[in-house]
Amino acid sequence: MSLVEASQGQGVRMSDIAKQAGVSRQALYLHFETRAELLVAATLYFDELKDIAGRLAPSRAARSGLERLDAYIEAWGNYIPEIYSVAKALLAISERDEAAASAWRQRMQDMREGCEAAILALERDGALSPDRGPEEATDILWTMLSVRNWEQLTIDCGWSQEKYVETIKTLARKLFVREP
Amino acid sequence: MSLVEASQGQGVRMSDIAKQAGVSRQALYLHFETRAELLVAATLYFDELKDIAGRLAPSRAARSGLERLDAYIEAWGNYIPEIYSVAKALLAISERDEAAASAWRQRMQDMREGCEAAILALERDGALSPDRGPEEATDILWTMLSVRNWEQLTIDCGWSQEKYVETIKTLARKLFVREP
DNA sequence: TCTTCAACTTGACACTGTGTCAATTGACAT
DNA sequence: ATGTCAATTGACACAGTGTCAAGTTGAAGA
Repeated sequence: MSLVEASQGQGVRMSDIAKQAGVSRQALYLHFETRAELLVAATLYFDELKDIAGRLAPSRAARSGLERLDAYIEAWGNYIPEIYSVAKALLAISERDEAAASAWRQRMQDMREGCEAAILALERDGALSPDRGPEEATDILWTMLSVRNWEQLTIDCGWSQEKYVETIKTLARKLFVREP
Repeated sequence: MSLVEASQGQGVRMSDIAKQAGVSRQALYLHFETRAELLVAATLYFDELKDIAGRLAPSRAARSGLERLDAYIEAWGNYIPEIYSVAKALLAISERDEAAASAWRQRMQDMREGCEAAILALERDGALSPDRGPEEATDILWTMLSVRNWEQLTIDCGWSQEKYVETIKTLARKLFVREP
């Protein structure tokens, strides 16, 4: 059975997913122990499907720290809307399910490494703002790029995806890049 | 019956709250139609108990825009941990309950007005950074001050409450206050 | 063609948590 | 005493997750 689940929406019950996949609800349990595990598998599957690794390549290939920062924000920022519905379901279930919570934490930790790499690249260039150390800067960049912030800015504030990405880039540059 | 609920923790079931309050589970339904309504009432009660209005007074009384920005961040930033557990429960239930979601939205809208007032005060002083208009600046400040961001920085990143408040103040100054 | 095996199906059920209902108790005011 | 109001107990409906047993289907191999 292929992992077909354009879950969409909020009422993602097991029976919804089953219907979506053209399969009985019980059949899902033949493949996934719990709902949480299914959701986790779905995000991993999405990563592969949407080629997150490939998208982050330009960031890793960047020559300057500034370029790397921009490329990372662009890649991750544009990735968020694609995983949003699954991410949201996973986030919601994380409130109660420790397995889901830890899967999400792991994912966010991976993302954080990208933030850290960008900040360290800036530092190597001598371009990191002297206001704060690399760890603190990483914490802030990581927080700025959270799915929740994307949600608030695009959905609650009505920003377009382009505006979101461009603004975060500008903010990050202002906060982390040393003044000329 | 007084609204005694130091809810704490995540598994906030009706029976937990009832036990906490020394009352039968069913009795809660004599006072609140639904769990969502109870949670909403709890946040309103907390606002009163913790005197949110009084805490925001220094911000409103500030003479300069900069002072107002700082005072607002300090007041709200230090308020978050006090409402956090109830806020989190309300946020969690908002995923499914529209009434709770709209109560939370309303609350955040109120908070946003404080952000807006601070930004407009800066603008009146001619101290608002020319990088962006007041509305966009408000969106950003509002997002920076979200409960989710507080959660991520203090809980996930391990920042102390003081570090959180001071850092947000610094970031806000850097982003919104015109360079000298 | 017949057998076997795995994936899937149906239908039933246990469990948890929310919300409802009816009948009862106990205190307090008139 | 009586009415009233808050709270209590116990039962139940409902939704959603997860489990289980028994039966169906279809493809691959002998």
